[in-house]
Amino acid sequence: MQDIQDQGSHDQGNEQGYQPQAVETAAQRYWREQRAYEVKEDASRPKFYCLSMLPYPSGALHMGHVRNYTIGDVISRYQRMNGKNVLQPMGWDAFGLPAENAAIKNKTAPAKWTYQNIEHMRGQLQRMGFAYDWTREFATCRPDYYRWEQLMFTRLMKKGMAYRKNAVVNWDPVDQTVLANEQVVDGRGWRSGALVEKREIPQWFLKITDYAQELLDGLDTLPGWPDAVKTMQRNWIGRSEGLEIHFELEDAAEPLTVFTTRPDTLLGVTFVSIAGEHPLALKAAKGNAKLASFLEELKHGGVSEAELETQEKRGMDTGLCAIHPISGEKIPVWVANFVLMGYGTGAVMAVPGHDQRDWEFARKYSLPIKMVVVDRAVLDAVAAIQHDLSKGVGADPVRAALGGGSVDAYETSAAVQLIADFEASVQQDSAFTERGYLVNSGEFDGMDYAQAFEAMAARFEREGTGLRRVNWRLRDWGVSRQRYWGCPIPVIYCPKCDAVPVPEDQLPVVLPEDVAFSGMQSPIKADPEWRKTSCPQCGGPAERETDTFDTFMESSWYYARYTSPGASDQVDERANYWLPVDQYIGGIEHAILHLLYFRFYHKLMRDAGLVKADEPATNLLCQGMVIAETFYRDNADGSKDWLNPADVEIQRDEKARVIGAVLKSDGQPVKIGGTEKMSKSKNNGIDPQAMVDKFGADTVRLFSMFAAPPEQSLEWSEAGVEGMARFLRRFWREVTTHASMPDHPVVDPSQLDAGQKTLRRQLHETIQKVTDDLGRRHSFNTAIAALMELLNALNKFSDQSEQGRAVRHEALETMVLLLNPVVPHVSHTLWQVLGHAESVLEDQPWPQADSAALVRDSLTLAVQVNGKLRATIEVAAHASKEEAEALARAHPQVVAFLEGQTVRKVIVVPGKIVNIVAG
RNA sequence: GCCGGUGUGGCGGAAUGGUAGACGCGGUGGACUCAAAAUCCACUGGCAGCGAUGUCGUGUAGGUUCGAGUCCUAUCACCGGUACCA
Repeated sequence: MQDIQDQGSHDQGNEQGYQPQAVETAAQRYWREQRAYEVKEDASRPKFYCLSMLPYPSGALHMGHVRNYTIGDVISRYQRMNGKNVLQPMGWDAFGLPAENAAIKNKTAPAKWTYQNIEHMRGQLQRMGFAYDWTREFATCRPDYYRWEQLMFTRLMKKGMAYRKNAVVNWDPVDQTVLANEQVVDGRGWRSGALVEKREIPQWFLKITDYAQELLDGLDTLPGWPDAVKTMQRNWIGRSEGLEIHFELEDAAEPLTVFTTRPDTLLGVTFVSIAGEHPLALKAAKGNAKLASFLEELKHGGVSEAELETQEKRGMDTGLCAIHPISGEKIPVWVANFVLMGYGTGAVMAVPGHDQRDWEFARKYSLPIKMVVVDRAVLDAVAAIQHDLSKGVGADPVRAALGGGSVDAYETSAAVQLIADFEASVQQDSAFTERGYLVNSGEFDGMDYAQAFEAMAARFEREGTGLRRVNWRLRDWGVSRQRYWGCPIPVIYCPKCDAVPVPEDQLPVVLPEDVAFSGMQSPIKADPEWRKTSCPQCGGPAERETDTFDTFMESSWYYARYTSPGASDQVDERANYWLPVDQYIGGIEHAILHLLYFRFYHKLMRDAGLVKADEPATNLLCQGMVIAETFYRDNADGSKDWLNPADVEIQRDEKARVIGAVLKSDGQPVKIGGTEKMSKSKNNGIDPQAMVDKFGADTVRLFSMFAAPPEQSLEWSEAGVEGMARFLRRFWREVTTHASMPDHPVVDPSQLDAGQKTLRRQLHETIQKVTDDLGRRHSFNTAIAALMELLNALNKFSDQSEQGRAVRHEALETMVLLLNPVVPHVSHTLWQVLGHAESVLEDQPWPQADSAALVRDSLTLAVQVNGKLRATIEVAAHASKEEAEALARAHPQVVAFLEGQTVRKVIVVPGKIVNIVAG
């Protein structure tokens, strides 16, 4: 207590408190002058490429960026302190829809708006103190970036990997424009309010399906990727093995082809469903006004899968008849709104007995439901009946059994009931969708799934009416967008030569940036002159493609360009030094699309001979969202007025429970709307800039890393941020106070007393934990908690003897290094306070735990009786199981609980627990 | 709809099958101060009890295990993705 007061008065006398702004400005200036984070290839050191997903320059940094980039920076600085040659770059994903929206709103050109945002956000990133090599920065909207993407596309065209076909888009009939799925709200255009229609237009595709198998198999080579991401990608790629089966049509030469993964249910087919855009549907509609108007209705609404899959299932009979390939029965062909032309063949065989969606459709339209698959118990019942029946019984064993006079009544009544119940369930309750055993299927009766699959496949292949096929859920990547603010697709259309890639010496095809943009139509589409050109092949008059690339194109290869600034191809040999990325960090929302295109594009570059690795990134960390409380007041018209959390004060009852909130400015109550993702619409965004101005970058970084594990959502709390500021001030005071004490000798482990030994053990345990948490587990929050515990221990450690000061010095110096990845500005400054010359701290080696300091004399064991904790005992560190058990059974608390009971078993887990099972 | 994830005190979270609630926030009481801020000290899951302690407790319902927040089955709620938001 005395010491603490002494320290307090000492601190006041010195008045050298923690001043974040000054500390951060000075450290950042030093790093800039030293060019501390600029890197070169160096074959003598292990490399570490740490990459955070590049930001879209939306205007200002948001908390999601701060979190993402702090994680990357912590890992980068940690790896460099562990001797790696670390590359950490940053750039701008600068093409995209928001620039067009902002252009309409603010009447500025998308380019100008984008460049202004980049300027502003670069300053904000620099203010956070991230250790980026800024010499490698680029914006993807610059021709010197996208020309390489155009070059790759022309290479892919020549290889046949890029091709053109019709594809469906959302069409706004009022604005006469294509809408993104995001711009379709409840089936209507977000600006016009018009009912959206589906429309087919020609578009460019990349054959990602050619790589489906490799993209699937590659997942098994990525132990450093989260299982959730790999599972989602696996399901997205969706490999399925099945049969393609031809159904002859009554009035057509060409058969109708369907794909099924359940050929075992084939005899249960009672109709065939086709998509509204299927050629057969269109043909049938010609003489059928009712069907034609139904097909017209199906065109309403958007094209997103979520919308299509949740809409009411509807259909109509086309009047066409298909012939069942085995039974020869006539079955109707229906148009159904849940069958999509883009998947498989645009036609599916319907098995209402064994597919729930078909079942619901059949019930709705009174189509027959057949049971052809049953579980084991039912199969056995069927077999028993068949065994009991005399020869000559009809094909339907159930009906035969019910009518069969020669059946043993006792033996079969239960079996008959079982079969009847099962059939009734399939008819009345729901489809039986599990794999089982075939019945009512003639020659296939009694087979299981695998046997039936094989038998069917063999039969169709023999007859030439079907074949085994692997089908993929994955579809080719449509890269065309009918928008202005994107990379022009480098294609020229010639009336004679068709689509011709722009020759390499004519690249880049530059997007004009100084344009008037109204929002309705792309300026390069509106301009009749821009597209005019000549054919590279025949020299005749020709026109340029006016569509631009999907912005996922830019973000699919940027990581490679960082390795090769100024290269005279897409990348050069430097890429093979740095790639693959050792740690990739970004939001979980990118688990499928971006991360799949990223892997795909890498393989395209590999196959073009540009890079050697098979996968672009070996480790992936997906961070959660940043969320915050929302507050609002109801307006008279029923709408809500959203209030920013920074302007609101929380009210609590005497038990600290939240009971309400008031607006700071008027003291009047506001409503609490729940915790949600920070967004403009809910006005619950916390401006990182304001936080940095108020608390400093280190405090903001510390809070982002401490408040939640990186994969989970992080709730912003200003009180929590204040807690982090408090920790840094306490640490600062601990270090400056110690530094003002007299000199001390080095630690002599043989001279330490019990208290000094304990503190030193805590220090080395902390080194172990922080190293494991940062390096292996990426559990930043617990690493910081461990350092807080160490500071609490140091705070209580009032020993001012020579060895006491020596141990404290070791602890503080180590803490400065352990904290450096998270709060590099504070560490930079305190390192000097502890007597070192100013330096780049990442060049200091990472602290190593001293195993001798970790040795304990005794341990605390938990003692349970029947699995419930009843006592704790102190045992020698190397006590045997018997000694631990004896000690546990002697404990008075345990004796009391065991009274009158027999001990049946004792489980001793050394160092952990003794569990006495009694009864 | 489908795929993936999450659910623990008043709040954020910890617990890598072995003492549930580390660490931080908030709260209560106290010290310092003319006062406030800052700082420091003590306590802080619910219930019962002066206390020792007991008892309940990790979304819900079951199960596996000597032992389950953790593994399994079912179920509910919320979040992310769903191919043109990035």
